[in-house]
Order: sequence, then structure tokens, then C-alpha cells
Amino acid sequence: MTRSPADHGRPTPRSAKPRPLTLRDVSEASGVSEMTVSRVLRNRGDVSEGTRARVLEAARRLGYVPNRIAGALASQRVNLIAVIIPSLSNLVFPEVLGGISSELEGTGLTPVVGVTNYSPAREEQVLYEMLSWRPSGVILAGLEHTPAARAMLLSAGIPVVEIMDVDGTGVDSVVGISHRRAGRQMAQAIVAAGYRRIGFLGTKMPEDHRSRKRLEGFAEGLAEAGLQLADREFYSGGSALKKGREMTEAIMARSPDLDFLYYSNDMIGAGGLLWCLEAGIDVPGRLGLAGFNGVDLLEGLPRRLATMDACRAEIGRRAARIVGGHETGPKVVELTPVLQPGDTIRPSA
Amino acid sequence: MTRSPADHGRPTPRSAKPRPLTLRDVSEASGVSEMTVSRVLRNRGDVSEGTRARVLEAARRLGYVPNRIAGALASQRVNLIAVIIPSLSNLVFPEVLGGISSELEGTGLTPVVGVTNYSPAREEQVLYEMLSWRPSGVILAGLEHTPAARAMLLSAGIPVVEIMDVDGTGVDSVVGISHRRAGRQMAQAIVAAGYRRIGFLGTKMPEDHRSRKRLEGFAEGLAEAGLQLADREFYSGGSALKKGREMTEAIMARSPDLDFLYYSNDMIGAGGLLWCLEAGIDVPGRLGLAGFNGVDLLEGLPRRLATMDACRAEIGRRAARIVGGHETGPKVVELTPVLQPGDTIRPSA
DNA sequence: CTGAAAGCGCTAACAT
DNA sequence: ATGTTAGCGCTTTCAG
Repeated sequence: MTRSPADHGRPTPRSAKPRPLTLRDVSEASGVSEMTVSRVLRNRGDVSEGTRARVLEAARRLGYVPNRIAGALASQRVNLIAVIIPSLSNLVFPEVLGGISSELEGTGLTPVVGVTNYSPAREEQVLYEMLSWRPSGVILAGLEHTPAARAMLLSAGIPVVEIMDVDGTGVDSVVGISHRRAGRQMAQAIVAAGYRRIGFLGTKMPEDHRSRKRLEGFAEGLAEAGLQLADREFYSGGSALKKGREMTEAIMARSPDLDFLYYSNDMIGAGGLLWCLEAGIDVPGRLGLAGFNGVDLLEGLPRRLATMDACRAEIGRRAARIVGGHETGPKVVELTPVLQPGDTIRPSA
Repeated sequence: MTRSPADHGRPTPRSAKPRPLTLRDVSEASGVSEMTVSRVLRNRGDVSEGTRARVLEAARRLGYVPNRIAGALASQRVNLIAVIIPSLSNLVFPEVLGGISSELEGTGLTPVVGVTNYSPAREEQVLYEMLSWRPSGVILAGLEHTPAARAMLLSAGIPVVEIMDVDGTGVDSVVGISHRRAGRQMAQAIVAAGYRRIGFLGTKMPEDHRSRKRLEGFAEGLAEAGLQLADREFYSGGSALKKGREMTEAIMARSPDLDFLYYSNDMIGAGGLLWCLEAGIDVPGRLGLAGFNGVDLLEGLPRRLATMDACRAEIGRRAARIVGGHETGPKVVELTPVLQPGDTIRPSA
């Protein structure tokens, strides 16, 4: 690429942009046909040690990086798994990703991540983008999607695994937990421990269906015992730990007779716990607390917050196994979260 | 695709795998040539309103999703930016990603993320994978790479932006802060506040060069005042908050006369802070504390840990701007982290 | 404003 | 064990 006179005023070009190398270059440099070079580079078919060595040497020397775009087009095969999640700052999703990656390791499949920020429209858009690269599978969070997104998933002709949640109807395979059941189970444990005036603190995100389902299940669990939520408080945005403090202070100021607070996630629960301890509130005697997720962070708190493990890494692993084509089992895999009472629920009466 | 007799024994196929639709299908359905359909779908060139409408209608009705693999091969253009980072569970990197995404929004470029787990070999491998998709730019963390990785970056013929760290020599553009300077600055602030017996607590990760550089700068800063580190403690893996507690307890048991603890990140610093408060230690009178990063989490703690903002989102935004081809400025952009004294350094004497 | 032809860089399928 | 041929589905280029 020669520089035109117009180039004069411009800053130095980022780099001389040489035409990227092709198989042909390696072929010429090694004196082996393109086809055989291709075979060597992909470890496919029988190639004699001699030619293999010559080809690899030439490829290395030239710094050849194969063009997968061409390869994928020719072979009609793409080693990519689209993974679509609501957020990366939630800590939960990186853990799921970890599970997916570890399981995909060595299968030749590579996860590619897209983030929706809990917006269904954005999810649709991200899905469209990713499908346009013709991945060999899709893993996405939740069962709620726009009609167009569902349609795309149905007609994509590839394995689809919806994760995190089993309360609803999936497109293809589903791996997750029942958040409704988790909420109910927590309610039962709380009631069994003798708490009666119970408040809920959570996010104000209409699109966080899992949090919503937990709350619904929780309310059902209370209803079974003839109880109902005594008060509730919602937030959005900001430092979750700080919000947890503020909300806890607010709800306790408004309803001082509450004897239990159920948080929609561990982070705000941790904030609430810190506030209670500072305020000199007897936890779990005077006031019980519980969160959800079972995040690592909890281990470092002054007291262990009661929580429920969401099986994050395991969900990722199972989903990866299914999308990779192994695992011929049922279409719906329901994992069972375990209640971790910690130190913030008093022992059952 | 008809089912062969061999299909009998297999579980129901995941889905009837229809040949994905092509431009030709849309062309036939709309009675418009492939070429014009292509133009409509890409908003390129002039197309009459009538044909445009007919094409869009047909595409929508069929559920056509373009094949970017073919498109990219034909146009020699890929709208992808490779982003390579060490970890997703660090909280720091999702924030950088946020900056990158927000800046790329609307430019037609899409970030694609690869994770190295702080392994140079893995980084090389991920880079190779990503370059094989011929992205139009690369953003990657740090200045330290394997020789092969450097070579690939140099010959890729695309913009390369190395982020987070400016202490060293980059391949192309660099956006970050000087961790060495950050460490030194913190040391100076601590010394100015009158602390003299200073300990360091950090990760045991040989490949975390930024943490290492901070420590080096910190030691230099102390040396300028005729001081040196009185003790140090390292960890790896596990819940950072908990590790912070444990390490703090350990180092204070071993060196009870320490009057300041410098942590390599806020998370372990927060753990240390919680431990100190519980242990009834006067912070910052008897013992001062400081971390690094300026994470959101700190806002919810009982006391605000002293820290230094690492300019994470800004780094992401600047890097994205450069890799996108805007910003013709200098090759190295050094951002300036700001010391946030919080409540854990006593006022300077 | 619309269409026809050529080919992007690679691999499947078939020779040899 | 190695080479040849014919596309993959799209976009570029040039012609109407």
C-alpha cells in the first residue's frame, strides 16, 4: 500500500497495513499445496512428518494466523457458543461464565459473551448480532424474551439452553433453579424459626424476573402460614452495600416492629447486616436477616448472612455440556439450591 | 433435511435443522435481486422506498438473519474489537468493559471479550484465536506479553491499545495509569501523616504486574523518607474479604507494632478494616489502612477505606475511542488516579 | 435506481 | 499422502 500525497498531513499511519497472510503464502513458502497446508494446520487427515514439519516451520516463520472467517464459510462450521447474560457487574454471571468456560475447555468450542443490561430489546438485538455469526449453540439467561427473540431461537437450528430459571416454558433446553420454590423455602424456614413480622427489600427492576419470582414464592410461603409481608422497600442503582444500609435504616424507621428482613440479594443483605450490627440490633434474636445467592463475599463479614446458594457454576457447567451436544438427558434440568442458615436466623423453635 | 433410517434410535433431534435462510431466499420471496436485497439490509446505496419496503417485509416474514461470515469474507471488514483481560471476577475489568461498551455504542463496533486468568500463555492463545476472526482492533490489559503475542500484535495490521498500565513500552497505543507512581504517592501520603511502621498485604501472583509495580513504587516512596517496609503478607485465591481479615490478623500478630497497612486491593483492605474494627483497634489513630482501586463496595463499609481510584471506566472509554480510529492524539495516554483519603488515614501532622 | 459477474480465503469431496 | 475442483453466502465493481 503506497502512501498517497493526501497522506502528508496525517499522523503516521498506525502501522503499515500489509495484506494479511493467506494459506497461499504459506503454501508458496513451504512448497506444499494449499490443501495440504490446510490439513497440517488443522491436524486433519494424514500428512507425512516431513511435510508437516516444513509447513509448520513456514507458518511460524511468516507469522501466519488462519482466517477463520473463510474457514467457517467453507466448512459451514463455527466453533462459537453465544452466551447472553444480563450483566457482568452482578458477580453471579461471571461465576456462571466460569462454569461454562471450564466445561467448554478442550472441546474446541469458545464462549462469546453478550450483555443485555436486563433489557429485552437489547437482548433481542444482541441475539440477532450473535446469530449472524452462526454460532453452534446459544446459552442465555432467563425464560422471558421478546417474541422476535423466541422466533429467532426457534428457527436458528442450533441447541439453545436457557439458564438460571426453570419457572416457565423454555424454547429448547433449560438449566436452573426454581426461584419461586427458593423463595417459598426461605419463607418456610423463617416462619419455622418463629419470625412473624417480615419485610422484603429488593431491586426495582421490572425485568429481573428471577428476583420477582423469588418474592412471589416468598409471599406464597408466608401465606401458607397465614402471614403476609409487613413492609417492603425497593431501590435501583448505586453501591448495593450502601443501598442495603440505607434501605434497612429506612424500613426499620418506618416499621420498627419488623422481626425479619428478606433481601433479594446478598450484597444488599450484607449492607443491612452491617447497619444492624452498628445500630446495636440483636441479630438474629431481635431481628433476623437473609439474602440470596451465596456469594463469596459473605465469608468475610462479621457474621454469616443466611442465604441460599444459586448453583451458579454448576448451572454454567451443565448448560455447556448440553449445548456442546453431550448429555442426552431431559430438556429441563432443575438444580436444588441449599439453604445456608448462617448466623442470622435464630434456631427453629 | 430428511431423516435417515439411522435416526430411529436417537432421541428426538434438538430441532428440525433447516438450512438457514440466505439472501437468495429473501430475493425470491420479494422478487428483488440479491444485490438489491443486500443493499436494503445494509442501508447502503439508493433504493426506492417501494422495493425497500418489500424487501424488509419479506426478510421479516421469513425471519432472515444475515450471514456475517460471508459478509465479512466478501467485504474484508469485521466490526469486532477484541478485548483481552485477565479476569472477570475482579470487578475492575467489568468496569473497564463498561467504559469500552459505552464508547463503542453506536459506532457499529462490537467488543468481544477474552479472558486469560493472568496467564501469559493463555493470553497468547486467546489472542491467536481472536485474531483469526480478523477483528478491526485489539484492546488488551497490560504491557507484558509473550514474544509471540507481541509479534502477532505487531503484524496484525490493526490498532492495538494496551490498557491499565503505562509503566513500560507498548506495542502501539497505551492508556492507563502509572502504578509505580500511584504506589509512591500513597507512600508519601502515609509518611506525611506520620506513620512509620508500615506493612504491605497483597496477592501472590507473579503475573499481576500492576500490583507488583505499585508495591515497587510504594517501597521507593518509603525509601525517599528513609523508611522501608516493616513486614509483608501474601495470599492467593479464596474470598478476598475473608483473606483480608486473616492476613491482617496474621501480620498484626507477628508485628504488633505496625502502624499502617497498605493493601494491594480494596477488597482485602475492606476485610482488614472489618477485622480491625471488631478487634477494637483505633483506626486511623493507632493503625492506618489503605487499599487500591476505589471500588463501589467501599461506600457501604462502616468506615471509608483510603484508596486510589484506578480510572477504570475512563480507561475503557479512551481505549475504545482510540481503537475506533477517532482520537489522533499521542500514543500514550496517562491518566491520573486521585488519592481518596477516606477515614482510615489520620490527617497529616 | 437496479442487476450481473467475479471472487473474498478457505475446506469438502473427490481424484490420484 | 497429496493435489484438484468447486463452491460456502455475501459484497465489490462495473454496467445498464
